[in-house]
Amino acid sequence: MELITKAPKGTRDLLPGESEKWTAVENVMADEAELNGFAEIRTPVFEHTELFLRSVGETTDVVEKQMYTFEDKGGRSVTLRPEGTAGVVRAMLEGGLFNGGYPQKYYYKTTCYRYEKPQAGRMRELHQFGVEMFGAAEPAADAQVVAMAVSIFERLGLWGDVSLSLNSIGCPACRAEYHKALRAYFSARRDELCETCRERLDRNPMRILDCKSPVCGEIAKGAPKITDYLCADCAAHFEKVKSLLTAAGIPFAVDPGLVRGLDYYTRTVFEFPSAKYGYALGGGGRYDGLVEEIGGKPTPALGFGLGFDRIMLAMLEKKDAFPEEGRAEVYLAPLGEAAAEKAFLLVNALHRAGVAADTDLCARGLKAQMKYADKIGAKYTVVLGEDELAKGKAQLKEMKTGKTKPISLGDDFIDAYLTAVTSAEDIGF
RNA sequence: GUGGAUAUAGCUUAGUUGGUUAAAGCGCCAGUUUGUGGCACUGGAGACCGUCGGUUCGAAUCCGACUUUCCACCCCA
Repeated sequence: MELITKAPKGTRDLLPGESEKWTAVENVMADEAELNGFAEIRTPVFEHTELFLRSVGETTDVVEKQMYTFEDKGGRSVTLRPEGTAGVVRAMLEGGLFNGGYPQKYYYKTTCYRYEKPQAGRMRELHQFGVEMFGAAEPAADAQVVAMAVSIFERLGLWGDVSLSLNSIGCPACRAEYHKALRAYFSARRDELCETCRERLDRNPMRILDCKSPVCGEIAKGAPKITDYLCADCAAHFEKVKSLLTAAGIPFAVDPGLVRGLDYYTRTVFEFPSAKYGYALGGGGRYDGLVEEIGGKPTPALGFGLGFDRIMLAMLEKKDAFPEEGRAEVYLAPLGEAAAEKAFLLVNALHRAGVAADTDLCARGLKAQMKYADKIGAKYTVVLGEDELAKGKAQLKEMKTGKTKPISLGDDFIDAYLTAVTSAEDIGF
């Protein structure tokens, strides 16, 4: 088989067999979000480029080299969203949703686009589940958002494969002080640092803290810690977040080196790293300055994003994570044209009654039909041949046990069927 | 963006120093049972060996480019 083209690099199809599993996981996330009072929001896949420049930050890697930016036919510069938060903030402001009272809570499942070099768990089209909360400045909001993410991991059976890392990167005021101290410390030993870290020194000195080079790591051990530079308000906020999480029985590790790649974060930041996979399955934090940056009134806000592709990689490894479900409850196996027509009508009636039913569409023999019924996981089968049509009666067979029970094919078929399957023991199954 | 691997039926793979019709298991279709699935047996369909080009009498096999996937960085979800 020769195709004219393939799925573009870093993208993939979700085929039947896998798509149901994605939906199942999405439903857990959406359910947990709704449990916490979050409502679904959907925003465009592309936005004005300016939005991401202002929100994500012009010096970040995401903006500098990973955005799918192009000019549309009207000469506007637009960009496929590289992350979910900016569009939601824009929509919240544009729609005047803040007039609905605070806090505003939204969740979404979307695709994001980044021009990356693909690897396992790293796609150019990446699927993300995210939540955003606006108008809540209290530490309890941080704790609730973190707890919600933890709860999702628990419900998916992944808590244990991932853990919670927590940090506070302070407000712009205390972070400026910290950067100054950090630069002073690393500049003194600049020549010992690796090449990338020397660049980091200018761009974002906090990144040196989690450099994997042994030399830099050793130097970083003695570096000043952000938590020592937090202003009184930020420090108190962080303490309260930690104590709430502890009270809720959620284990976490404070990681002073935890830095996020997007510029808009303030105060609480967190990630869900996985030692097993070597990357984080999700992360988020507070971004109290972003709403104002985009043109709204100063509004405290926070959220997180979960990497769907990565979560699914982990889920697909787990046995029994997705129970097998049949694609049909009952299969009608007609023999011959007259029977096929009858089967079509009965299946149609079953569908109208809300029963997942299927029948032959390939003019196959009985044996092949029974195999098919087995393959699609049908719980019951009914063979429709000349005898059955003539008598107006057939045998309803329970596949698991092989037992059968007579069933009428007349106008009362639906009633007879429903009675038979809802009281299986009464009819002798 | 840097460095390194990879590519053979739908899937997982074999293919020895280049040599006729590229092999197996699973899956798919059919038969063994004129009308009852799972098991077993038999048969069948299915691959221009990632693409293009080069070396050669001859290339799945050697060389080059491109593409894909994967790994380590960078970065991130």
